[in-house]
Amino acid sequence: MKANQQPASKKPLNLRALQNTPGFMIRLVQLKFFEGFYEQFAEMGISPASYAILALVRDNPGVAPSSVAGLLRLQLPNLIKMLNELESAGLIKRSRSKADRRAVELVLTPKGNKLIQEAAKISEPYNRRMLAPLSEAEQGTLIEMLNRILPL
Amino acid sequence: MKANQQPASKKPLNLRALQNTPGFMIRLVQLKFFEGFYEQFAEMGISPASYAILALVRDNPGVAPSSVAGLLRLQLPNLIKMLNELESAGLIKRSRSKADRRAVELVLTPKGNKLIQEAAKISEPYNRRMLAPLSEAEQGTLIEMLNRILPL
DNA sequence: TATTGTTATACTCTATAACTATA
DNA sequence: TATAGTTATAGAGTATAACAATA
Repeated sequence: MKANQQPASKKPLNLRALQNTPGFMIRLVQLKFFEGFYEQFAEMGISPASYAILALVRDNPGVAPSSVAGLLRLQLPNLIKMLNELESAGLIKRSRSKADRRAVELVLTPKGNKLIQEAAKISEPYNRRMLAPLSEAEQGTLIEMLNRILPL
Repeated sequence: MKANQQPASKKPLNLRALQNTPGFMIRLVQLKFFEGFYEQFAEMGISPASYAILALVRDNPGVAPSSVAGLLRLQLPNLIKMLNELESAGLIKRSRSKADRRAVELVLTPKGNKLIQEAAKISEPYNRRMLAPLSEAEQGTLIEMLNRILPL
């Protein structure tokens, strides 16, 4: 250790190119959201994916696994594993459709309903924290832009 | 098959909650960017991660692996594997620092320089395609917001 | 003793193939 | 034959532990 004292970081790197690369920034922001999620929801034993599944089933009782997989961009076999866990945990229930006995209908159990309700409460401070550097109006603009980039 | 004819999709699902969940939308947009990246850069044999590494080394010749890992949010051992591949492919060169012989300095080879230059050209139509639903001004706003959410 | 880079390894996430049952 | 769901399995990506060389 001689001179060259800088607090902790080494050098002022040139990051302009990457900062102006949308895909790169989106990826880093996404990692930040995931990291923040696990911090905020640590005690609930819930992941971003399971949160999305529960919210989707809550708003669409009877929805089919294939629909959930399609919307969440998960391969069906991978979703099935998560559904098995959610069902084992007593959060969702599977039943066979009477119209088409191949089809499965997903619904929340009371326990699942309670969990997603608590999670929704926690999600408010979580989103506030993640988006703190943006004004309310800007947060709305961001959401709107994201929905335009990826129409659902 | 009786009645109930709807083109291909099954039902009009209620997606409002998820559409208004920033982390969820950011994740889906990020997946779209990755998917689009592999389409557009298919022939170059380059991944989003290796693109970022090459661009970072190009703009910061002599940068240390630990700095690259920190910025790209990769664990150092995982970055090392990628560096091994990039070096084997003749795209980057490692050399030991003379000041601190533990430290490694990364630079692009001429071949690496040529590759990132070609990739940068392809990245223009790629970004244009990904962000097509946004106006030029909106694209700038988005980038600026992302940088505020995740200051680098 | 602390730091940088590296290797080995385990774990999670994602993708593909094949099977069951119903249509 | 085609479709919805499921199982099994392989691969990619990510995280942790331990080591070598140097400070």
